[in-house]
Amino acid sequence: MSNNISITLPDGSVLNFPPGTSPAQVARHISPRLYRDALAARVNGELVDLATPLSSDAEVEILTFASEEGQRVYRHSTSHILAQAVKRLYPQAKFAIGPAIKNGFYYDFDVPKNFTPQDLEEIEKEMVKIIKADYPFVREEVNREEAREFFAQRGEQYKVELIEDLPPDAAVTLYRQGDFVDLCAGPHLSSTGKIKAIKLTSVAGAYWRGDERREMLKRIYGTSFPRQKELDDHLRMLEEAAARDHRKLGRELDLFSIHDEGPGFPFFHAKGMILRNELVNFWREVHTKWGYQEIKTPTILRQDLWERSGHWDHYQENMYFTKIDGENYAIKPMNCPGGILVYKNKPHSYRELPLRMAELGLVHRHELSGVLHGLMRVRSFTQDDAHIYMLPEQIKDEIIGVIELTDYLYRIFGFDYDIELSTKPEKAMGSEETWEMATEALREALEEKGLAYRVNEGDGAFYGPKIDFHLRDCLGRTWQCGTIQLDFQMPALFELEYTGADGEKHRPIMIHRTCLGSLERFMGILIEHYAGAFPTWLAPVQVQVLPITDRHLAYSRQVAERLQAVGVRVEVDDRNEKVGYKIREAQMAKIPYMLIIGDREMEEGTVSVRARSEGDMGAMGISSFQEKIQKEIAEKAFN
RNA sequence: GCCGACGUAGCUCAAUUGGCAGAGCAGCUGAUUUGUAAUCAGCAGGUUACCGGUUCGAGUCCGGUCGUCGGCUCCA
Repeated sequence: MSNNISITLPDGSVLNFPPGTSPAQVARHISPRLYRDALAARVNGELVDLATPLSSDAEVEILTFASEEGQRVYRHSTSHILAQAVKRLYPQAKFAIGPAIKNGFYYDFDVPKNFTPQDLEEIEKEMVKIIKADYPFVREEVNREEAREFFAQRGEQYKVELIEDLPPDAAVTLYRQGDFVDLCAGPHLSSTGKIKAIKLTSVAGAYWRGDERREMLKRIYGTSFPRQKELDDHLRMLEEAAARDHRKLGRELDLFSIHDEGPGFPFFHAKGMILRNELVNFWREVHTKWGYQEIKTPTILRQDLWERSGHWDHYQENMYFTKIDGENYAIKPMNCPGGILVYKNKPHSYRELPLRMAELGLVHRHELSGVLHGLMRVRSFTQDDAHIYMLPEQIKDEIIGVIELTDYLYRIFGFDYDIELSTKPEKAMGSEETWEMATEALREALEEKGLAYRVNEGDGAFYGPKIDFHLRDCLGRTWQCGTIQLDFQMPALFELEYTGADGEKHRPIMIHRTCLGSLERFMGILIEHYAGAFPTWLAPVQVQVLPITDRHLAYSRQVAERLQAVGVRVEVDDRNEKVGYKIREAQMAKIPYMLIIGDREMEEGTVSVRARSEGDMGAMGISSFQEKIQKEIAEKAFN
């Protein structure tokens, strides 16, 4: 059959169909199950509706909810259903945009009222009606002017603006479901009935096009899944995340607090400081091993330093200023200018390079009041900063060193991570060749380590390209922590030099890097990652000794002293309470080990061990327990 | 900063149309001497975030300030 078209599937197999066949029919041919699960298709790399007729040979991939694109189409169609429901209930509403986002979708409306949770329930009910009605999504390609006219007549000024901003050659398409029409590039599901489980999750204000000078719109967030169970699992995951909220756990576990007297300036309590100090000790140990020196630079420095570094021009609105003896000073928002003064304090030889100077630097940044969030977004925090001064030929090896160090640090906490490489932005300083060289060095380092990475074109800093580490916690959420930035700007601005083998002065290249990012934020991430149940090496209290009656108190104290003598953080619960009560409290404080001491233990010189995670482990000799816990701490074991 | 919701004891939350500010947990005191997730009883705990207004009367209604929470392009 010579007039048939060849359809190449992702596995490389080729099927022949008559022209005009749709991806839906292809799916039906492959399997009834795929046909049922199919949401949209990718034809020659482009996402299309399942009903799109195929006129010539093509590579076709059927998309289901298993793929990210499939999920996006599914959620995007759900957002149209949301819009239709809102249109029915609030006919005066004007429509902005309604995209799919990670884990869901939103739609922005211009309505005079505020949506309440009750309104969301009503809207959800209306959405269910629309789903039950199973309206087909109908695609319609229209003339640009017609489309403009169509939306202008209905007073949909946002849609008109969107059409006007479309590139001149772009096709304008409408999607219709029942009596509802929306401007949309698609693709969409075949009909509203494909949506099975929906939930509107929240409502918030959002500016039209994210521009605070434009109209404030009402945004409704929601999500949808092909099965009720998947929706339930997702909602359960959100609940789990809420239960792990570091702000809640920080209060319950007495780790830190934030007061009205200092919004964005966290207070660390005794237990929080233990966690923090353990982190710092570990960090120091690792950095010493990796050949870093540690320095400390002042918090307040003269304003002219910041004028020279470019912060005055580029970062002023985020900085705090003060006056000393009539002179202008600034509170540091970054550590680099101070660190550079240390480098400049004496001449350097090429033999000293690479010079790795680390600093746990306390920086202050004026963040907008509305973005403050527990320890995650604060106004003062400690960066685990380092600046590496080096020769051009050392770039790659130094980058590899930082990558290895960061990997080592993250693995200890059980974090997996993704890497992004950001390249030259539009507004950048420095020559094309330097950028080329620097970006290549970063790329080569990643390739040599065999690491997968995503490229973010044009997302680098204005002074150099960078590698970012996004770590992934146990709930699958990602956090940008580590970053490696190549900087040619500061060495030039501050006229940094070293003497080369040729006896001439040369300019070093600088790396600016952090691994944990901010100690405060990293602690917040750890609290949520472990749900407050820290591995023993980090736990503020590692062992709680629980005497059953006060006749066991003396022996309990002996046990505690013995453990304390070898550096174990131990407390004795000497309160006059039943052992069940003491266990409950220790368990809720998420203490890794409880040692229960009664007559039997006293007689036999043992302790009864109850582990936070495993429960009753029976009696063991004091020495065996001591060995066990010391080993666990030394190995920084998970438990 | 902007939009919205919220702010009652250390914590979690009550308090009818505006009508005497309450409970549980935590705390303190006493009794109880307890074996693997809460022993009993008593006591104390408040300028209802702050400032102003309306009212015979304000936790509640109005205005302002401060703070908290959610959100503020992941672009039809």
